[in-house]
Parts: sequence; structure tokens; C-alpha cells
Amino acid sequence: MGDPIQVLRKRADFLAANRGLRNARPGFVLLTNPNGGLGKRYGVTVTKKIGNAVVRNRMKRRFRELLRDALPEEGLPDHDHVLIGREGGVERDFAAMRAELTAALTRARENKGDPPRRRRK
RNA sequence: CCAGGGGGCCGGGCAGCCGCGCCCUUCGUCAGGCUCAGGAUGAGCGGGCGGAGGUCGAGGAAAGUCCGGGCUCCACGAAACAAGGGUGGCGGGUAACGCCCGCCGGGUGGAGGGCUUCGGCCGUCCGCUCAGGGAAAGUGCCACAGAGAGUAUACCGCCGAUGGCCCCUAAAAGGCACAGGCAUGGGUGAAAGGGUGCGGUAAGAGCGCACCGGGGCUGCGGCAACGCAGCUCGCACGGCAAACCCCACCCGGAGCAAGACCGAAUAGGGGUCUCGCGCCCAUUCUAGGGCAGGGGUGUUUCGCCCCGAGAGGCCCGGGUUGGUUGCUUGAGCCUUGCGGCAACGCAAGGCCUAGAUGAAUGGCUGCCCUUGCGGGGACGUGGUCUUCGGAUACCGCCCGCGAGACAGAACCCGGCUUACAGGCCCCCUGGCUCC
RNA sequence: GGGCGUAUAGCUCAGUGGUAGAGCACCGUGUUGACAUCGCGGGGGUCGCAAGUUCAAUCCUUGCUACGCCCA
Repeated sequence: MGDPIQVLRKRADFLAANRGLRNARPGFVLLTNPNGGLGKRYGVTVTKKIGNAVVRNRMKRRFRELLRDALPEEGLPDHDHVLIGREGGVERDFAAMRAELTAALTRARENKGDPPRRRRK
């Protein structure tokens, strides 16, 4: 087996990932950012605007399930992968989101995607 | 059976595959930490990572953060007072409460009863409800309307007995409404200074009387709130304290991001040791000026810029990212018995039931349950219709699709409040039907 | 997780137990050849929502909702 997949837990890591490539899909936004040889890592974040604690936690669980299935095969080596929850990420069909994650990861592998968002002052 | 009200309980079930968190057992591996014994080492304990197996793993509100505590830190000699805040019938329960239970009193609804001048009044039972101390301690407010709004008042009105005037020979009777009397009626208002009735009177009025309401005193009952009875007072005392206030009682402040411990890199602080620190002016020291010296630019002189006193080692304390701890056995839960109207208490036995920290319960699927929509066929000791062959928009049955709420522990308890699909149980009231 | 605050016209804010206001904005009108300025007039409000106290609530009390701030 390869290196275990680490989980991002520090605020600084999330801020760093925000400088990476963005790929938006109906249920989520995927950020990918090289982390300099630390292996595949992932993080999940959902803002308070999306809903109450039940909705946010459920969305994060589904995202982790998606990443657990996708990252070993399709993840980018030595990159941080961050999923940001969007509205509809709870109701959306799981298989559909799984396909969308594959598409987003493919685009990220080809180094395509929206430019990083500028930090607002 | 239906409707309304009150109270209590549950809040999808079973299974499969893949996953998550704590803990336990075990195996492997990696540093090699601590203790003991001690000749190359041994024994025990502990740590990180990975694998396997096993137990357990969100709520009735985990929510809002509105009250009350435990716990922790800070402050403080004790207590009292003051300030500020809170609570507010009485008694009980409790660790405590603004919570709970019981009782009292008020309001309100229903049932049936008594009296009645038919307007109402009285008492009984059953519910629902109340932030329910004090308004004769004081201050303040009561807009508009209205004559008058808190020491009451007199617009319309009533009367005009008595006095006056008119009529008249005079008196009586009558008239006028001048003096004056009245607070019943109209009207205004949220509220008009006890209510109803009778008497009384010129008209009236607690002016007198009866009943009701109210104040005071006494007695009895009750732990008390308060109730009952008697005597007495014609009634003096409108409302607002979720206005200031008074009275009684309670409260030190902050909160697990409390608090404790460990502590990387970098920067900075203090101490100490070693080495070093050109000359002159000036000087307590520092800072300053000049000359010499070194470096850079430049072919060189000159010129310009920089350096020109610190460097290294060790120790100490503070401290950020981060980590560990606090962290789950507690006013705990279940059962039974006893005491109590109840809240609750006591005793015995049994049980251990989440501990995450970018935050553990998820993903996919099958069956069942509840329910909605659509369809099917005529399967049914079910209904309905029937020409008795059958038909069928109902119910059951089968199939398909959909829905199953509010909502996620974050130090822990006791309450309150708020959100909530659906279901179950008990009690009360009313209606219909049957025995 | 914990501790606080605010909500009134389209915007920024006053306000107090009885009738809700100011400035800017908007509309009409006058002045001007026209516009700006200026003058006059006007419209616009469930006072965040819901209960309660009171004769009467934007105000007092309680409970919700939304928004914002602080504690690493």
C-alpha cells in the first residue's frame, strides 16, 4: 500500500489550498494545490451559509466518502485536495457527484480550471 | 365512533457489503524512555506506527443561552450596611432555582340547585387560567372628549316645599322660574366617588330601612395564605407599582477559549564564562568629531559608499504555532418495596451507558412498517347494484412511483422556553349510535 | 463553545406610555431660453414578529426571528 492519505486540519493549510486550481461543479468546488512532497492530502469545508449543523455535517460526511473512493485511483500525487460545499450538495445524487468529482479531478490533472481567487482585503 | 381540552410516552424496525471514532485484547515493527537487579545483559512498565478481533457510539429537544447549581481561576480578614440586579399569595419538595407539587384568593366556562320585583342575586360541583406583596408611607401619571378626572362637578335637566313676583277684594288653588334647592335622569369617557329595591321628599340624596358589597374590632378554625361567625361604621378608601418607590427575601466576578502541564523553529529579554576591543579630542556612561585601518567601485592618485566592536559557549525566565490534561462515575440509570394527596424521599438489589476537537454515526442496497398519488384484474364467506349471468367508481389484495419530521453531544447536571411528520396510552367535556 | 449589542420612511438616524419625526432621496409646481441652485406643496410606515401589563404600547415585560461585534 502507498502512503496513507492525510487529512488537512490546520487553518493555514486551507488558506494555502485557496491559492490552487479551482474546479466548480453543481454540488461542490474542488481546489487542488501542490504541497511539495507531502503525499495526497484532502480537506473538506462547508460554510455556515449552506445550512444548520445537521446539513453541514452530513455534507462533509458525503464528501469524505467521495474522496475515500476517488483519491487512491484518481487523486493527484503530492497535492492537497479541498472540497468546498455548495448549495444542493446534500440533496444531489451520490453517483452523479462521484462522476462529477472524476471530471473535476481530470481537469485538474490537465492543469485546467479557474484561476485562483484573489484574496479579498 | 366523532369533535374539543388536559397529561404522559415513542419518535421508524431488521439485514448485507464498504467505511469512521474511543476503549480493550492480540500480533508485527520502530525509537530506544523509566524502574529494579546487575560483568557483554535480564526482568517489569510505558510510547509511536501498522494489521487482526471484540464491546460501545448523539437528542427529546443535543437548540435558544432565559434561570439555578457543581467544577476551575481571580478578588476578598469576618460580618453588616450601601450601590446595582433579581424574585414576589401561603405551605411543602429540592443541592438550588424565576422550577415542581398541594392549598388559598381572583378571573372565566359548563352542569345542575335555591331565591327573585324577571333586571338579576346567592351558594354547590367539575374544568381552564392568573408576573397574585404594598395604592390610608410618599411622589407622579390618567391624553382626547366632557360641566366635572381625584381637595369632585353642575352643561342639559328635576324641583321650586320656603321666600319673591303675577293672577285675585282676600284666601285657597293656579302660574312664573327670580332667590334658591338637588345629585336621581340624559350626555362625555377606559373610568363619574358603592349596587338593587322600598320608604321618604317640593325634588332628591345612605337621608332612613332590607339584602348584597366594603372598612374596623372581637372570637373561633387553620402551621399559614385565608375562611367562618358576631358586633360595629352609612361608606371615609377610583385605576396604574411589567411608573418612581416601600416592604420581605436572594445574589462577589468571570467562565472549560476556565484552569494546569510540556514546549519546536525564529526573533527578542536577563545572567554568567571565554576570546576580542588602534590613537587623539571630549566624556560619569552612552552618544559625537578627527586621524589611522579593512572592504567595495575605480588602471592609479583623488573622490564616493560601507565596516570600524563584538563573537562564541552555557544557564534562567516569559512566550506564539502546536501537543497533553481538565474529560466523563454522576445531586447517575433501572427494578422492587415502604412513607407521602402529590412534587418527592428512604431502603434493598442490579447496571456502567459517547468522549469527538476542520470535530467520530456515513455511502450503497434489500425486506418490512406508516402514509400519499397512479395503475391493475375481478382474486375476496367484505360492501353496493343486480335481469342472479354478472357489474363495480368503495374496502381489502397486487404492481409502480414518492414521502417519513424538528434536528447533531463539545466540561457536567436540574429546570424553563422554542421547533417538530407521524403514532400509542390515560383522564375530562360535548354530540351520535347500540346494549 | 462562551459573552454581548442592534432592528423606526428607499438610505442615515431622532424620538417618547396618548397625534411618529428630521436630513438626503422621490413626485408635482414656481423661478430660467434650458439645467443646477433656490422657493412652495405632496406622497411614502404592520415602528422586525408574536403574546402579555395598561383605558391606551414604537416605548414597559416576556418569547421568537434576522443582522452584527468580542473571546484563540
